[in-house]
Amino acid sequence: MEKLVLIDGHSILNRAFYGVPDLTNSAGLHTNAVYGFLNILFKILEEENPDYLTVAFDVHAPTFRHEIYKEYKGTRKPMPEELREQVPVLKEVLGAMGIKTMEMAGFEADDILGTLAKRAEKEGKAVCLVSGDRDLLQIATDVIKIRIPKTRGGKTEIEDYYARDVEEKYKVSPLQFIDLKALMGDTADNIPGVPKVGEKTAAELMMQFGSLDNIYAHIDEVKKNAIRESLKNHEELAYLSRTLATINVDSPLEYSFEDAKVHDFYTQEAYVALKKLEFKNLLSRFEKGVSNDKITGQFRRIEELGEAEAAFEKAMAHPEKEVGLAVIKDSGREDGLAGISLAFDDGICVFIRSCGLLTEGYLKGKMEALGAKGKLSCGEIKQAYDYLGSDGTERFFDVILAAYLLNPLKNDYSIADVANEYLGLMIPERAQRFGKLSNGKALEEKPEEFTEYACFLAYVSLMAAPVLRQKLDETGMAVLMKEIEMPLTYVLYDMEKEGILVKPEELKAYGEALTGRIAELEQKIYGQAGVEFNINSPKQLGEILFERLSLPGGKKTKTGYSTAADVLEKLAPDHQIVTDVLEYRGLAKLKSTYAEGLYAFIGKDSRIHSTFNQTITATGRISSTDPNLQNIPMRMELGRKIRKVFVPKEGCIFTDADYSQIELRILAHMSEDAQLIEAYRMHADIHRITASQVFHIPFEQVTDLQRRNAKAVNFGIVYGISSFGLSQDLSITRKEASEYIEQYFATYPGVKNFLDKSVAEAKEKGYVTTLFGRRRPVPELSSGNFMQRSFGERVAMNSPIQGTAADVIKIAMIRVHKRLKEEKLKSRLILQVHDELLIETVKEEAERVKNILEEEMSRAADFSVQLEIDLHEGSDWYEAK
DNA sequence: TGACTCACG
DNA sequence: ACGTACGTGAGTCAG
Repeated sequence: MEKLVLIDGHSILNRAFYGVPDLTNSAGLHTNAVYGFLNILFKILEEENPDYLTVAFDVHAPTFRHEIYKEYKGTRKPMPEELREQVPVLKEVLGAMGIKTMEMAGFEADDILGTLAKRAEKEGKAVCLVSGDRDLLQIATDVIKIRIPKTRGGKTEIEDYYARDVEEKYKVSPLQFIDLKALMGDTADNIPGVPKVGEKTAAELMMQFGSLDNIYAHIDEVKKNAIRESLKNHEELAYLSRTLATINVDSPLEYSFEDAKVHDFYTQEAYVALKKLEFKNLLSRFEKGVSNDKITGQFRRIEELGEAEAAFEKAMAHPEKEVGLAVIKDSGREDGLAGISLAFDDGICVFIRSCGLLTEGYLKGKMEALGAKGKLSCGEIKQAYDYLGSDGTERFFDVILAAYLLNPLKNDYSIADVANEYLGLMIPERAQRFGKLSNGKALEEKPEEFTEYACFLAYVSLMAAPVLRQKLDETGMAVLMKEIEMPLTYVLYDMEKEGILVKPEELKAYGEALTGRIAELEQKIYGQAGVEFNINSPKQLGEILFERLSLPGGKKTKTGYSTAADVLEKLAPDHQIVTDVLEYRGLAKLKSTYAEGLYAFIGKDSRIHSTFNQTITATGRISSTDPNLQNIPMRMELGRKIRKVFVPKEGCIFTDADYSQIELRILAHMSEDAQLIEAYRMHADIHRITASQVFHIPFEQVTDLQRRNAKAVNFGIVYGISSFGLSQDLSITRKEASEYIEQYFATYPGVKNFLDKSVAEAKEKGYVTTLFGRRRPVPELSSGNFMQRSFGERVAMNSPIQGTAADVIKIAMIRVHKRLKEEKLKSRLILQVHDELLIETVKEEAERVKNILEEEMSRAADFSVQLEIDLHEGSDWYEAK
């Protein structure tokens, strides 16, 4: 028997929307409902294996049944914006999968579904109808099965109803189900029903009378007075409800089962659509259907000297022609290199394997020659500099970096993504092909496939470069790319290679010094709690504090009690155990994250080589990982002491330079606020000046409290001020915070104007920009959700400032790096901490280094206020800061 | 793997 | 009425 699967589009989408937690892709599009829908769809397809498939939608234009209802009581609740925007997305995906969809003006999805189900039944087909609405139960028969998915605790369970199941559960036949609904109503489906008649009464009435008509034919036999009167008074409403509840199974639809025939859904188009939505785990279903029709290249593996020579010669023959490059590393090998891929503009791509005569040394030599004069395009080019030798960034292009600039909100960037987004090519992700295999193992086990993969990397790097350049041009980021981001790749590479020297023994001793006190506190806490427990577990700690010891403070998080520092600090004065927990926490953090954590990263050269990431942050800052050297303790004295183990090498000192309030100065420049600019021209304590101007008191009479408040307001402004945030920070009421903000804006009207303009611009264009053209999309601003929208507003206020500061220090880094090199100094830039640069300075070069830092940092940008630098020297990082 | 906490600018 | 400050990364717990 052939089988038709029918799906109630809106109702399943709706279920999915409320059942799946909020999801958005990196472009800010909400995707949770589409995701949930597809999961249900795939589950159904697997279980049913249908011959025909159709998804029905309501048309947005009012339908017949809506019209009737409107007369009764207003219109339906509008769909939330986050759901509405997903409807066309779903239709697009279904279209891409070649799935038949139907919608007809004047008919609800129910009517389409009912009609098609009955037609199929007549033709001798089995029907499976999927809906979130119990409404559809009325058309269940022996061959029409209604399936109702329910999401319980993340799992999707499906209830199945043939006619007999409806009878069993509701004690009425499917047709009687209509009358049942007419009596009891259905708020979800906007069926009013008869007042006072609920589920129970309706069922009793149907048991006794069998139909609505029969109830009214024998109305006096209804026993309960109240119910009888209500039925009498609302006869019209009862029949209206029946009309509303009745599904039209004989709609004049043009429909041919042939169009709905099931074929292969796993099309290239669908793959691209799902990729765009970033449904990574759904994509695996499509991988086997991957085809690379559009790829025009020829991919080959080279393992012989002669061929390799020819390939490199070809690359060098016309240095002005761009070459795609991929360096394939292999940590499993002693030389660390699996091979190198090159892609040429004639479409020929080669993977030159590191083997035999083609040693790592040989390849490196060839690559250095290529790097010295070739025009290269590559993904994550920083990782290739070990092989390219000198700094050729003015000739190089990094496609991953370009993709980041074009959309800095993504969590990760891959060549496969670039191929998809900018070339329309489908390339399986590396993990899809080789799982967790190392490059070396993958090459051994699947040489052909690995060759193809390796060539792809170079091929895509080459082909995508012009497309990305064009996009950068269009978005005004070409200069940013060329003048800042590309040159920075080499600066960061050098910084990573240099690393920073630490004293392993002292770091170890630091950690050990903490151990005693930690154990002491541990015992003390157990003693006060009266029981041993894991203090590191917020769950256990919360239960001990708020239940066992019944401290005030109650619930906060979704998993239990909040034990965050700001909560505990309020309790600390009255409860010794809380004080001890806070101290314990602080010490435990220092020991595990810093003492032990950093120790594990010390290399054979006694130096720590962190990685500086250039494609992580939404604002343009760089980030540091493995380990993170941008969050070494500073604010608390005990933690700050860790900085003593970071030292310059023999014959060197540290020179540390940081921008003084760079973000506030950028705010002054960007807002052109005369008063704020004037404040900076006074070269005095800016927070004190702010306090004096905002609170209208002479500079000398500003109290410490007033200064502290002004400082908090200054921070708040940069973060995208909100009265709530400020009140939290200062432990004052929202009202007081609002007053501060109001006074601030009255003092600096230009700032207010600037922030408003930023938000307005973001709303209009969908993104904000820095002074150097860097963009940050702000998709949250179009959200219907108040919280999200407010967040978008703060982002729109903060990003131009934070992003411009990031641009400025990047420029400074490039220039400092360049001067050290040009002036043949041996001192090296080794760290950047957002507004701070650290240089390992050869003692004899100390004065020159100070000058270079001072000059290049303060001249990195020409603003209407001075960029001031604080300079320090020292024999360790603690001293130099 | 996600939630929580906490270190930095 | 909604429930937050902006931007990161790492360690730990618990499911």
